[in-house]
Amino acid sequence: MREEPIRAPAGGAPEAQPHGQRPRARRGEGERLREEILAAAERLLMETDDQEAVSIRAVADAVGVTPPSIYLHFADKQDLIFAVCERHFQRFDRMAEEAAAGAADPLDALRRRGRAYIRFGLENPEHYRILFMTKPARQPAMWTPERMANAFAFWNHVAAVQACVDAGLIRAGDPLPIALQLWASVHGITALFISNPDFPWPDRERLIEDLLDLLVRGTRPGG
Amino acid sequence: MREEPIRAPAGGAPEAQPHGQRPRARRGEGERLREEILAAAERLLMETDDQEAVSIRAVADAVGVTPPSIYLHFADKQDLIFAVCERHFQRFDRMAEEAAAGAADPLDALRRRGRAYIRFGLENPEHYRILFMTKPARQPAMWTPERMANAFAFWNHVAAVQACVDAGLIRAGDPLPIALQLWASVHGITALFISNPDFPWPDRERLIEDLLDLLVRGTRPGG
DNA sequence: TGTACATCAGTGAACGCGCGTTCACTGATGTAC
DNA sequence: TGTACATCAGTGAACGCGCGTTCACTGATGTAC
Repeated sequence: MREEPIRAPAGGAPEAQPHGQRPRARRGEGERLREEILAAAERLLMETDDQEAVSIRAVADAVGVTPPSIYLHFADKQDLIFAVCERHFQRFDRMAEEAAAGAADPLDALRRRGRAYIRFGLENPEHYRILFMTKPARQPAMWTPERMANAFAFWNHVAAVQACVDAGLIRAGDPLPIALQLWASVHGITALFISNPDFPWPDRERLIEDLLDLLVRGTRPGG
Repeated sequence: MREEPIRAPAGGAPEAQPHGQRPRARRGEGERLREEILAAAERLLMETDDQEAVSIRAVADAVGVTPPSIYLHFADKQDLIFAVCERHFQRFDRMAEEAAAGAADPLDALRRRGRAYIRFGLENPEHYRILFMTKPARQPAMWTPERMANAFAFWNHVAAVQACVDAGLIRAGDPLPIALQLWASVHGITALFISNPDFPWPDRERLIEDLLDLLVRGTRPGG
C-alpha cells in the first residue's frame, strides 16, 4: 500500500500547480518557512519514526517548496533533524515538572522525574535515539553539551537531587556526580528497551520501578 | 592523506594479477574463506572504528576476492558485521572471568565484572554500539536475544548475582531482575560515554566507581 | 511621484556518490561407473 | 583406466537507488533620492 508523498493541502484552487500551493513569503517574513519546515519534519518523523524517511526532499514536498529552500534555514540535514527533536523534547521539561508536582517529598519527586524520563524516552524512541544515542561523527556541529543538557532539563534534575540532599534524604555532597549516575542508569534502561524491544524482558513497568527502588536505596545517607 | 585500499600481501610474485593473490580453496575447504573474511573485516573495523568503512568491497579487496564471494558465507552486510562483533566479544567472557578471579567475595566479584564490562565497552566502542545500540530495523534477522545475551556473558552475570544472594550479600529473591537492573545501569554509563564523549564529564574513573558503589548499596539486603 | 537599484525568498537542474546486491556464468576439482 | 558428469568456489558486469547538496539564476518586493 504505497502512499503518495505528503503534500500541503492545495487550498481552494481546483488545479494547484507544482510548488504553487505555497505563496512566497514577503520580505522579512522568511522565518515563517523555517517554522513550516520544522512542523513538516516533525510530522514526518512522528509518522515514520525513522529519521531516514525524513528526507530533505520529503520535507520540501510536504511544505510545498523545493529542496534547496531548506538550506536557507538549516545548515544540513542533521541540523534540521536535531532541531526537530530538540523542540519536541521541550515538552519533557513540562512533563517532568508535572510529574514531580504531586510528590510527597523531594525523594519522591526525584523518583517521579526518573519515571517520567524513561516514559518520555519510550514514547518517543526515535527522538530519544537521535538526541542521546547518535554517534559523535553524526552529530551536527552546533549540537553542544549545553544543548543536550537542556534537552532533558538536566539542571532541573540536578536541582531535584540537591533538594534531596538538603532534606537529608540523599547523602551529603556534590549533587552533580549523583545526578550523573542516576541519569546514566535511567538512560541505560531506556536505551536498552529502545534498541532491544525483543529481548525477553520481564514486566517492564515492574523492572522500571525496581530499578528506581534500587537507585533510591543506593543514594541513601548513612550508607 | 588518502591511503590506497588495503590489500593482502602479494606473496613473492613480482606482478600479482588482480584477485590472483589468493589461491582458490579446494573442494570442501570453502570455510577457509569465511575465516579470512571475518579476519579482514575485524581488522578493518578495528582500524577505522566505523562500520560504514567496512564495506563489502573493502573486505573483498582485503581478502583478495571479488565482492559476490562474501555472499557465499554471509547473508548480507549486517550479518557479517554482527558476526565480527560477536566473535570479538568472546574475549569479554574471558576478561570478565579474569577480572573476577582475584575478588575478595562474591560482591567484589560482581563489582569487578561490572567494571570490566564498562571498560571493555569503552575500549571497543564501535563493536559495543553495533551489538547493543543498533536499532531493531538494522539488526540482522538471525540476531536473537540469546546471541546477544551470550555476547556479554549474561548468564555468568546472573550466576554472579546469585552467588551474592547465596552469600547473603544481596537481598534474597530472583536474581534475574536484579541482574537486569545492574546491566541496565552499567550499559547506561557505557552508552553515554560512547555517544557523548564531549559531554563535560567529571573524572570518568571516579564516576564509574561511584556508580558501582551506588549499585552495590542499592542491592544490599535489609533495605 | 518616478525610477534605478538592492535585496530577499526562493527555483531548476544537475552533480557526485560509492554502495549493497543480484545474475548468469566459468574453470577447477572430484566422482560414479 | 577413461570419461561423462556433478559440484564447488568462485568471477565479471551491471543494476538500481534515491539521496544530500551545490550552483547559477529569477522574479517579486521594498527603498533611496
